[in-house]
Amino acid sequence: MTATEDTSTAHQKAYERIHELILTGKLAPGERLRERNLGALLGLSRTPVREALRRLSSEGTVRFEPNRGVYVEEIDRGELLEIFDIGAALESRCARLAARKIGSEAIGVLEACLDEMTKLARRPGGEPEPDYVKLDKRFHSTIVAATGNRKLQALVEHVVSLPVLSSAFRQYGPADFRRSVRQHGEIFEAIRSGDEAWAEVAMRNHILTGRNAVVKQDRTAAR
Amino acid sequence: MTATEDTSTAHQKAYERIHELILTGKLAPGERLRERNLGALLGLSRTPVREALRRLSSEGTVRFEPNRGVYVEEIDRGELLEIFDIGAALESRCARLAARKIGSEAIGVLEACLDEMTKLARRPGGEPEPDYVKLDKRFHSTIVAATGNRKLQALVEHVVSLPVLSSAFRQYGPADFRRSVRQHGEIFEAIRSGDEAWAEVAMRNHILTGRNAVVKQDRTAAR
DNA sequence: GAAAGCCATGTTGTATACCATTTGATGACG
DNA sequence: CGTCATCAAATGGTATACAACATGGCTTTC
Repeated sequence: MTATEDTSTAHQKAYERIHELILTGKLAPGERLRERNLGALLGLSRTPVREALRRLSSEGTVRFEPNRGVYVEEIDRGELLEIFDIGAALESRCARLAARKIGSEAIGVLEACLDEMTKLARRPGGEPEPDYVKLDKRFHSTIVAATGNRKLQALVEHVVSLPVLSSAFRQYGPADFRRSVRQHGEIFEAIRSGDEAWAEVAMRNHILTGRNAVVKQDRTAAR
Repeated sequence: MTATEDTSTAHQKAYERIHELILTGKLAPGERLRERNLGALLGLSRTPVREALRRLSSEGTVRFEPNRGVYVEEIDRGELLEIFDIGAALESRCARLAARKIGSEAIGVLEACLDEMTKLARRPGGEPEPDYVKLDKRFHSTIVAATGNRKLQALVEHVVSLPVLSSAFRQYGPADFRRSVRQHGEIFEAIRSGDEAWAEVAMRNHILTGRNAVVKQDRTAAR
């Protein structure tokens, strides 16, 4: 994950928890976040909570209204699709660079992710979603980190961050998860074999598949 | 600029000042930033300083080492060029969207920027750099804001942020500034006339010109 | 009875105080 | 003479305290 990621500090914990609450929809778009409440909820003071909120704000997940509180940003469909396009552009670029520069340790991590994903997708019981989101994030983060470009890394973390992922995954069925695993496998193969062009298009293909899930969801909702 | 931008608050002031100190090289890459020092320097307490640093950290300008302080991120040449490529991808996309969606107020702002830039570039005395950086930033921010996509906006602010710009501008000569102004003029025309394709390539052209300045700088330094 | 102003309450913004960790210096011991 | 342990000073991390601002309800006045 990111270099700034260390679970030992309070603001880090705050960041992760709040992020997760927003991601899972427990904190709904538009909802006001009270610093004291969050602090009490997490067993922390306002200070680390505020720092976490500032970071989330900088990532566009949350919005500070001066003297009037912090609100969860609401994302409209158009923006969401736009974000997927940007993500496709950035991550495919990352995949290309990763194919060139990745080291053996990172390859190991990717392989481990793949294994777990495969197990999850094979498991008959319905909803692997929460765990799958985590694995997916680790897989992609590893690739991005392998580029060795901190700025690029920071960027992708920001795009991919929030409800974006869950929006896509939310109505994945078992078949969709299996397809997702297969695509991750392709990306892995491409990167491991150092085939830059393949890695790039495999990643783009993967992300635009996710985008399509959102589009379909849109149509379904419109009925 | 961003919606979070209001000069009245302390952390905002801290953010702008520190950002500027880094941009102008008064705080050098790799240098350690002591929160108490900065607070004293700006006449503020550590709290808003820390919030500003968190934001800068999230933007990749600065790096928190747990319990060991905050350091100005150093950027190597390769990363810098990579950043320009990303910037070209994102901003050209912005320009395309802006050509589709921009309103008359934003057009007015762009026009005003252009006027001032023209004046600056025409002025005989050598170094318009600091002012030009500000105008440049306003011009680009306005375009990005015109897309109406907050996430995209947050992203671009992050890429373009700091030394990136000044690295390019630092050794601009008068002719380079005039060319830059002309390119801004082209972008403006393209957006105002709603020509999406033109806006996109005009922007890409503009940014890759900046990238080239860095490349040349690199060669010069290598001699 | 309605509108406008004022006060009580809660919440954000900032400052300060306290605790934990790092770090460099000093000195004891091998 | 060098190395390691210990301790003190400095600094980051967190909690708390205080000030500024916003908001909703109540009273007062027309």
